[in-house]
Amino acid sequence: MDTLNTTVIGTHATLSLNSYHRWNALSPSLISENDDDNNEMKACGPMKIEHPFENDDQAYFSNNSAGTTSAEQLQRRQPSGSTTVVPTIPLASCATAAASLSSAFNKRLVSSNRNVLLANERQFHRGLTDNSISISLIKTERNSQSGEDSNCYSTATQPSTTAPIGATTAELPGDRRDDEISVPTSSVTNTNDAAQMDIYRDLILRHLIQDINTTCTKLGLPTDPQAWSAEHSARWMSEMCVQFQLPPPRQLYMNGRTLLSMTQDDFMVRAPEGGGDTLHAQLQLWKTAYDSYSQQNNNNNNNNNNSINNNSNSNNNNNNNSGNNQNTSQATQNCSRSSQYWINPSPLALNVTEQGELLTSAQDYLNNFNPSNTEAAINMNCYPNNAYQNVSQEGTLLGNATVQQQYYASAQVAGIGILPSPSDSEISSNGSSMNDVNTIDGTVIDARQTGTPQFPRHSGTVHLWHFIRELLDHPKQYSSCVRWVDRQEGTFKIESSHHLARFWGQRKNRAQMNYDKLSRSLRQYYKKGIIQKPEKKQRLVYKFLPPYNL
DNA sequence: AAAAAGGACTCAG
DNA sequence: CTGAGTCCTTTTT
Repeated sequence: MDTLNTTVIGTHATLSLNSYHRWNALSPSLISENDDDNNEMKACGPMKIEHPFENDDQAYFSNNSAGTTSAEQLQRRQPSGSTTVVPTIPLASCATAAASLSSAFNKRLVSSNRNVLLANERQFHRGLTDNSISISLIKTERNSQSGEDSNCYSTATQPSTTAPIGATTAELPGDRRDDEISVPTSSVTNTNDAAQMDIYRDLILRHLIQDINTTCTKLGLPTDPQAWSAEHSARWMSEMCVQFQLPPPRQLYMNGRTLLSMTQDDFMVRAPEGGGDTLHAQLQLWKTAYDSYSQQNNNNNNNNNNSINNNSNSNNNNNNNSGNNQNTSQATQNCSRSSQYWINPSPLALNVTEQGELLTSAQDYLNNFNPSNTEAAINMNCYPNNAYQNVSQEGTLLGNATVQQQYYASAQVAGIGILPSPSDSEISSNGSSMNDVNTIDGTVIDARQTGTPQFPRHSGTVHLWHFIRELLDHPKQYSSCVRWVDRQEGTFKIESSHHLARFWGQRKNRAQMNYDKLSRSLRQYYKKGIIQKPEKKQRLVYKFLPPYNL
């Protein structure tokens, strides 16, 4: 229960998650089972816009027996002597350290919290960046003993060479669970190691944010700790104590504002039973999350018009958008921006927003975290204007065509459009250009008709596999182009090779792109272990290998 | 015919 | 150097 295990064993890295770990679980698109390759234009059913937290929370934290893995079980499954049993890590420290790690990378944490966060940063950062050691992160199990290793992050300083190559898979045939991710690393270079570390970091961060979001939703707390009443604080405190096996503090029954004004020492003094430091760190993390969110929200409000103006600068034919979509755009921006990051297995492949910012920090996760249900959304003042409700309604109440137009337009407004809009030169040189590109779901979305703003192309390096992942994770728009066959397995089918190639060509500004060339690039991924053909070879079906299928 | 596979080369970042 | 993009031939579906 509630374990997050990342164990690098020899040349295989195994990330064991306690339960169902579909971080960005998207409902399968309503698609035909028809394998006809010529069904390029078939319509897909109505899709619900999902956000990364939705559906995942319960699945992730449910007591799913099939997915529950205790440290003991994990140890049992591992070949003896192949790994070191590692101490457990309380989530409080995990969260803090992960946030700190991200801060170290991005320098984006507010300075007021650094003194709190840095306490564990060095250990964790060292663990993640030192390729010579194995990393084991185990979030404290609720029933495990607590205390001695409280509030510490630990890494198993076991040289990876002590484990026999391939030990895990060799000794555990058929025992690999769905929630394990084995990453063959025998051919991994240092560069790839770094990339994989980023992937693991992402996974950890996703887990952390999900946990915070779940707790917030469960307790019905305002996101702003400043707004907590004593009752709220007590509820939160109680939850933290349960979560981290802390003795309930008796002298901390006070409102959020007061709690926030207290130092770590104050906490420790008022919680002589122990755990004051953990509670303090958690509260600071909570506050940091809210502050960041508020700050971003303000920025969004301030920048919304600016971005529209900027967009119109890039293409003055399309500056008439957004009057009606502004609220929706903002809502979708929250959703989509979060989702945008969510689907990135590695920050290395992150898209660049129109501001050129990379969403790489815990702050960004937190900034974008969404309540997992509408009721919570109303409760949580992190969603002003009931933005989340708007998002929900888009997918469930509005007409499909409208939804798609709004979503497409708002995603573009948010600067996170998967596809770049055509440049003027392309429009002039290619009459059909984007006008029919956006018809794949049976809904014509003419940029000029809908006022979809034109955006500059993504400036960063875009990898094909990542691009495809983006399309896959936006089935609402692209399921007629490429769709998941088996989300868990990572298999996907290119429904329209022609359209996919065109999309890719647009993204890369390669007018001559075709499926032959695209598929050549896909095949290059075989030897890199990113994509392969599934065991049962089918035309136009490929498979993301772990962890790229996450 | 389209897709798949892969060699060889070029190119941009 | 890497990750495509391009062109090509051969094989498979």
